[in-house]
Amino acid sequence: MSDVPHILVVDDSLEIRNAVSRYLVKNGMRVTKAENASEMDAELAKSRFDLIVLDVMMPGEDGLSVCRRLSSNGSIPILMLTALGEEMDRIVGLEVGADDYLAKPFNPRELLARIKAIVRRSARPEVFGGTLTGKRIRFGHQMLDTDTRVLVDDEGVEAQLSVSEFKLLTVLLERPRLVLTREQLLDLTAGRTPGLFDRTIDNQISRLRRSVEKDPMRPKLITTVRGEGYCLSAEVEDAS
Amino acid sequence: MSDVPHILVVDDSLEIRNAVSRYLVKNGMRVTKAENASEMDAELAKSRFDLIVLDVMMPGEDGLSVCRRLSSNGSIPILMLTALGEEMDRIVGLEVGADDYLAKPFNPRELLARIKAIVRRSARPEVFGGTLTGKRIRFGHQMLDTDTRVLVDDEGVEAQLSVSEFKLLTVLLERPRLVLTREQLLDLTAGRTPGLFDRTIDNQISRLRRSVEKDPMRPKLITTVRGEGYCLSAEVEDAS
DNA sequence: GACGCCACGTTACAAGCCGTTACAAAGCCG
DNA sequence: CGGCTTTGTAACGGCTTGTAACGTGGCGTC
Repeated sequence: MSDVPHILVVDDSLEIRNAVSRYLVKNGMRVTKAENASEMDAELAKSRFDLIVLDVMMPGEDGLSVCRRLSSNGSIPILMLTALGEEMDRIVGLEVGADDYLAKPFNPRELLARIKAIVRRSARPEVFGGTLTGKRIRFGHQMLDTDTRVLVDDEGVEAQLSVSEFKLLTVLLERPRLVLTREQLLDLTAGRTPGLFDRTIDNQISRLRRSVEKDPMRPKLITTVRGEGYCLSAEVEDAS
Repeated sequence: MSDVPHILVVDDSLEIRNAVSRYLVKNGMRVTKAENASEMDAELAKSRFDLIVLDVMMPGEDGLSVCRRLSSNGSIPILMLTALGEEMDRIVGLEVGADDYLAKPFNPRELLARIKAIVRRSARPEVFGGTLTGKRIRFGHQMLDTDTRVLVDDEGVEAQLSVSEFKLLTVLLERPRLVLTREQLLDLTAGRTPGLFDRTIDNQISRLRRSVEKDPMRPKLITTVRGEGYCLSAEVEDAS
């Protein structure tokens, strides 16, 4: 997620696509347009979006179906748009996984306000847009070069991180002060779900601490939250 | 956030409070009611909520003001409720920091759907240390570093707190001079409700006092209020 | 003032969580 | 194919934490 929200507008009506797009762009957002569900899928594959404005009535796969499909796996917020102002439609829309629902005709300012409310809410407290690639990151008393995977502390001592140590560290750096469960960490670092007695993350944390912590016996940066997970407790800043 | 969402309903009309409350409870949520802004504040101090349903028109501090106040610092989602269905009111509500807006009279099912949508969306990993994250807090004759969970007294003696000691202490530090029952403390620290003869909190207080009190036999900071609960009696200030 | 009840403090203990070490499998590079 | 590093799994031991049990002191009653 970058600094300006990136919105994907999906509607079969050219007129509405353009009107919505123009208004959002004018108010400082980045907008991409799609005419139907398959175009939308193509766009989703190409870039990252902060929110989808989705028309319910469309030729081909309709909005409800799209919504069900996306909200089941993904986590992209959806604002549904429709000509039908009926209460039942609104409710079904929300129950199907949309984050908000607006009936046409709508006031563009209300659309903007609702988009902002959702984006504000789902804005992750990440410092960086999910990618630290090519940056140099300061945290605690050291700096990480994300290109070379080299860690340099304030005294100039360097340490080379292994691939998995580096991956784990970046995942933590992207979410400072957030408690992450082992399951989340394993998912984020390796894309897999833990077995029943999986101690993989414990071990990786232990290895990472050897490189990152001044005193690995008394970890200050990567703290354990018993019964929940681990947490990077330090300021993180871009020092590129 | 525990397994069932905890909703705070703020409305000056008894009728609406009860109706909303009944419907939400029936649908598997936990509900607490407040009649006005100050009652709301009292409830907010006492337990943890996943969402606030907030009436705009209230005697005393009105909904918009409350909303501005809460959304500036906190991160509790707010759903605004109002008799005025005017577009401008909706927009102002959203722009003031509400997450959603619903006009009375409303369909309870839609209210539920919107609440679920917001709660679903804002379910995110826990920020460690609550509102005290990353700060250093002075109280009594000592200072707590919320990053490292280390307690330093005026003579420079350090003590490492365990996770549960730390959580209990931060909960108390966020509410100085307020008497909290064991039930509230257990809810705030562990997100669970006490069993019939649950002495967990007594024990944790006892352990915490060993680290915090100069003379653990005669506690001055964490005082016992017989028959009610515990209370942190000291000035608390941010010393970051 | 003595007694008993009850709330609370403390200790003891057991279960479970977590850190670490050791080892084996898998990858990497020549 | 062989040595090296990296990474997952297993095992041991220490520490944290909830539960139970016992002791103690306050408060009301007589």
